[in-house]
Amino acid sequence: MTTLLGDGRRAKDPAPSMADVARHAGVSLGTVSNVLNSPAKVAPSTLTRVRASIDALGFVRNNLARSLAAGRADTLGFVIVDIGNSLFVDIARGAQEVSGEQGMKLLLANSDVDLAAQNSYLDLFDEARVGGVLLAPLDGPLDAAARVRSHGRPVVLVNAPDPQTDTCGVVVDEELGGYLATRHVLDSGRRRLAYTGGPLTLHAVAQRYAGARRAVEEAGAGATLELIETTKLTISEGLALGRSLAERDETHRPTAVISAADALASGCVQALIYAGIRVPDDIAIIGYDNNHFASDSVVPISTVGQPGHEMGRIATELLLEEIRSPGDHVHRTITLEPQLIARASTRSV
Amino acid sequence: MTTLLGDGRRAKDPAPSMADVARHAGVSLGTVSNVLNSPAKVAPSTLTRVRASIDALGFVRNNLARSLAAGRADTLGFVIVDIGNSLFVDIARGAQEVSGEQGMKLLLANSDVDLAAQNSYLDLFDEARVGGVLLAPLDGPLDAAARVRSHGRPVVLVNAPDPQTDTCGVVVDEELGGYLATRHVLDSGRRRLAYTGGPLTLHAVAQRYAGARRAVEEAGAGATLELIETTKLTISEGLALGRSLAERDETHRPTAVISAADALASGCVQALIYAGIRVPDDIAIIGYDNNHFASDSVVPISTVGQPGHEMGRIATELLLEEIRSPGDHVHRTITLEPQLIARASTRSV
DNA sequence: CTGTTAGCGCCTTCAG
DNA sequence: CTGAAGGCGCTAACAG
Repeated sequence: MTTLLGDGRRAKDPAPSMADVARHAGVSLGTVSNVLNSPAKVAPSTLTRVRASIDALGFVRNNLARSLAAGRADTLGFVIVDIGNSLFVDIARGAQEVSGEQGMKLLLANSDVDLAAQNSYLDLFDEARVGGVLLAPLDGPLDAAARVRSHGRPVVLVNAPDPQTDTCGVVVDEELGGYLATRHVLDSGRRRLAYTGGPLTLHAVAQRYAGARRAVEEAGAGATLELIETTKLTISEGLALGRSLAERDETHRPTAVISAADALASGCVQALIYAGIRVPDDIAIIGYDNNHFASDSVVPISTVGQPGHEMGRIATELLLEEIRSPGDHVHRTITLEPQLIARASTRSV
Repeated sequence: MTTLLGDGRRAKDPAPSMADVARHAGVSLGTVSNVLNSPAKVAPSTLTRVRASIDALGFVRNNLARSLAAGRADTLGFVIVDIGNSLFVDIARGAQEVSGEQGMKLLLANSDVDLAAQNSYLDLFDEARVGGVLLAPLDGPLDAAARVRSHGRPVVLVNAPDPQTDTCGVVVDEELGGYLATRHVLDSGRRRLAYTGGPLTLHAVAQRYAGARRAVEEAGAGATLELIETTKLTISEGLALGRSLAERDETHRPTAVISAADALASGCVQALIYAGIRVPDDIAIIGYDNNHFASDSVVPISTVGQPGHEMGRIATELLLEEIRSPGDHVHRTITLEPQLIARASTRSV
């Protein structure tokens, strides 16, 4: 902001400081600090007077100096592996809620499934002296997170592949999710099942598959489970899958497909319908993730949803707890249960 | 991090400061500052010695103190209206790139289409003394942004409904996009067109419609344009639209649909195919946004794409320019052109 | 090349 | 309830 000075020259206004406010209001610096931080300690009359000067000058508290002097921060950082994925957006929303309720601000950083970026943002938050950081990591080494923690800055892992013992975390039971999906399809009367997803090196994909196997084994008698591994979990892969399924002889075609992701399921449904195969009559399909893909399909797709919102809330609560009482805090990993969401694509036959 | 002290008590390590590093390395504080900020000014031998102490102590520079003392920030803030929308994710990526190239860090905040949140994050960045802020605003008042600017902090608007004169901005020509889409469909041989999208109070929806009208008027002779307003731009609305189109008598059914969004178009395509209507043979469809919805459909959907990545890059460049030379900076709004992406859904008949 | 020093803007005792 | 003073960790001259 530039101001016209008396003599006509223009000058860049330096941001007004608390000292300026104090001068303007005719009080001392300490008093201004008090109206900002402990208004209760200040006489009502001075309070209003100081506040008037504050917005007369357009004063904005300098958070850098504030945190530096106070030795604490009111900011949390959240490094997100994939901001394009609705699960993480839900988690971020939950985290944002709790942060707000507890008087903290939440800053986001998108690592974009890139390890270097993830580490760089972890360091950024470390240097920015945030109160703590939430990390939805990619499948990879967690040493940068360990470094941040070693600097005395709490880190909570959200949706990390393997639970750690030296830090808090929130995960959902992937194996259970696979089990629930498969069990649901079995209950609907199908027996010739296929599990699809990939690569199997992805923790979640493997876990969900394990759950599917457990359900099929439990069902015994005549229930079979074929594995169709894909290279990715995208709609395109789903389309390809659907086409190849459509080409199969009907007797060799599964009567139900358990997909490791909604995107995959959605593509599959589209290709199947395009080829004239009826869903769920000829093939039932269930997805995973409870994305819009599933709900917004021509044939609404059954799915398994993670409680993203709750994950974000709990993770943030854990983080705040650790920040506030680092002494008697005991690390723990909370495991949440995924939820089955039954829709038309798995209707009983 | 807790350490076992000599006498057995545990103490919370205070983060080591530059003074600690200086002591450890046997140099002065200023020298440590130099190895951090201008290594060229330091003798190689001291350089390595100081660096050794730095990671011996696990020192992390305190950015709060750094920015406070330096009077400048190396951080930019980006308030995003909808982090679930891939256009904004693309913009964020572009912004992140330029920031990184220019030695700045980019922090994200998701306003989630909520004005209060948007303002709150704007204030947060203001208080955090970021160097400048990028704002992808929602359709609404921009006074909080003006406040930030009045504090001397540059703000660049990205994809804002109406261009401002007192601040920089990057927008794409929505009218042109609507024109290009419609012109393309006209060129493919269709004459009975329908434009769909809504609500029309949304700036982009209205602009694209204006472009569509222009193209149809230009085409003259026999080309007609029907308006089908929807309440939202979702897949669900698209499904409903597709169903209602399918129910129409064939002679009253448009032969081409120009949709204001890919999500809408995707739903429409799905419902149409489900009802046995062929795309593009019976009805051609073109979307808008170049989302995955369009590319990953059974029938790949033609669309109009915004250069999100470039928008983010340019916006950040404008912001950095204003930050670095506030004196001779002149505000301007850059208008980018959307691009037609032709796919199967509008193949010529 | 290295050491010294004065702030950056604010918070937080501690007297008055 | 108000005012004064010291310091948070670092940068940026300026001496040496």
